[in-house]
Amino acid sequence: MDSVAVENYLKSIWELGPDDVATQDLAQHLNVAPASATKMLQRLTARGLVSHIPYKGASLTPEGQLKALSVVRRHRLLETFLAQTLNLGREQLHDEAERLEHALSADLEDAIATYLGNPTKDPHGHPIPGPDGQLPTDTDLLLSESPLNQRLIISQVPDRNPEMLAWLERNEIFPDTQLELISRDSFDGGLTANLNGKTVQIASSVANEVHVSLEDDS
Amino acid sequence: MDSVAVENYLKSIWELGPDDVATQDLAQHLNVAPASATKMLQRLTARGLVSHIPYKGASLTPEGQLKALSVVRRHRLLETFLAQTLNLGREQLHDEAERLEHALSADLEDAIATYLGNPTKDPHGHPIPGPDGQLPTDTDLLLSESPLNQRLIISQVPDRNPEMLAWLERNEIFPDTQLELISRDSFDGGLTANLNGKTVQIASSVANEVHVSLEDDS
DNA sequence: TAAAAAGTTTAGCCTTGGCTAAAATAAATA
DNA sequence: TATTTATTTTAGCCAAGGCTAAACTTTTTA
Repeated sequence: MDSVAVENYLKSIWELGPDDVATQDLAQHLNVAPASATKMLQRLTARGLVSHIPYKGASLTPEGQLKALSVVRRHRLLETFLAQTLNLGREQLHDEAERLEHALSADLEDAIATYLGNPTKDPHGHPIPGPDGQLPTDTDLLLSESPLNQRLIISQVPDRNPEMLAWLERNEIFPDTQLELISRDSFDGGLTANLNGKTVQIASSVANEVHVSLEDDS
Repeated sequence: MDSVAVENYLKSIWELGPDDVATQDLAQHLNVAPASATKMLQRLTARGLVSHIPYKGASLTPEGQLKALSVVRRHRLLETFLAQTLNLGREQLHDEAERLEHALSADLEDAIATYLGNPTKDPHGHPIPGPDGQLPTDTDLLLSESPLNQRLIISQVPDRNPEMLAWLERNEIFPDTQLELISRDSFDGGLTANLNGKTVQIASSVANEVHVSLEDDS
């Protein structure tokens, strides 16, 4: 069994990927000193989960990726399960899943997946990897790259950044919400959108983390 | 925050108590070498959670007891929650809760307790300590010490021993099951009982872990 | 009650996963 | 291109929790 620390490193590398991840970025993401990250990258490389080229960066091996996806699967199943049974705020949901994901056995993972009807998306719209790491192919595009004057449907919102989450909540932006882009600021990429009749300004940092689809897939 | 190991030591001392716990018993219960247990007992004593008298035994301080009961509360709430939502076997229930109990935040603990309506018993009939460690007083007695020829109601069954669990399951002995003792073997304490019309032999080891009540409290 | 057995603790070692400070390398700038 | 700056790694330290082997108590038994 992998330790909590190992699982967290693998997940972080996956989240920061798919390109090579810089030691500093990884360290920051995990809230540890860069030297600690280096040491762990070496250990993970020795175990065949990561390939780390000194001074260059690190990425997951196929085996490491599988393990990372397993953590992501557990996380997203837990978020979905907790959202469906208890009703917690979106931010709390994420934090709880973050803790519990490491303590979920394969059996319980199965039981939860079955209970939920083997969902392929979590409440934020993020795809849930299958038991063998399959990621449902998604045809989404980023809001920041979407065309103007066309009906868009939110398919995915970020779940990690508390301020962003609060902002989304305040503006009632969830998966399945409809919107239409009115204009794009050519300088910084900020957007103006029409959302349920209201006009909203969307910062480019947010637009880069929101996915939308053009066709109406529920 | 206490580590998983610390929480497990405290819980084990509580489970083996309330008398002084021997180093060996504790080590065996936790599946570690006796020397490891000694070392941890010293650390816990230094932290004021345990009082350990060398060569004599160890017990929880009030503070240690509070923490132990907090773990027990989380465990039993989780068992109840999982039993109610997913439906898992009784043994699996216990194992999963054993893992998850250490990753449950105070907030999620509250949310689950509220969702369940602040239960005072888990599915095995074990009392669930309150948020401040209050244990509901129970008026049960052990099946092994119960009178013959009287209507008894099972109030609590063990949850730890897999063989015992399987035996109980096979004989359909759950909390709230009714039974009546017919005879007691004066030599080894084995019992003969009437259970839903069927006559069952109950080993004394089992009878020592099953609680019953005389009056009909639901 | 003395010797043997059982139980407990100490001593010393190991791995994991952190840290800081210093050295090495890569990137940016003058 | 030479030098400053930023990033990364190495070296050496620490605490937690394990382990085994040896020493020390306590209990049992002859």
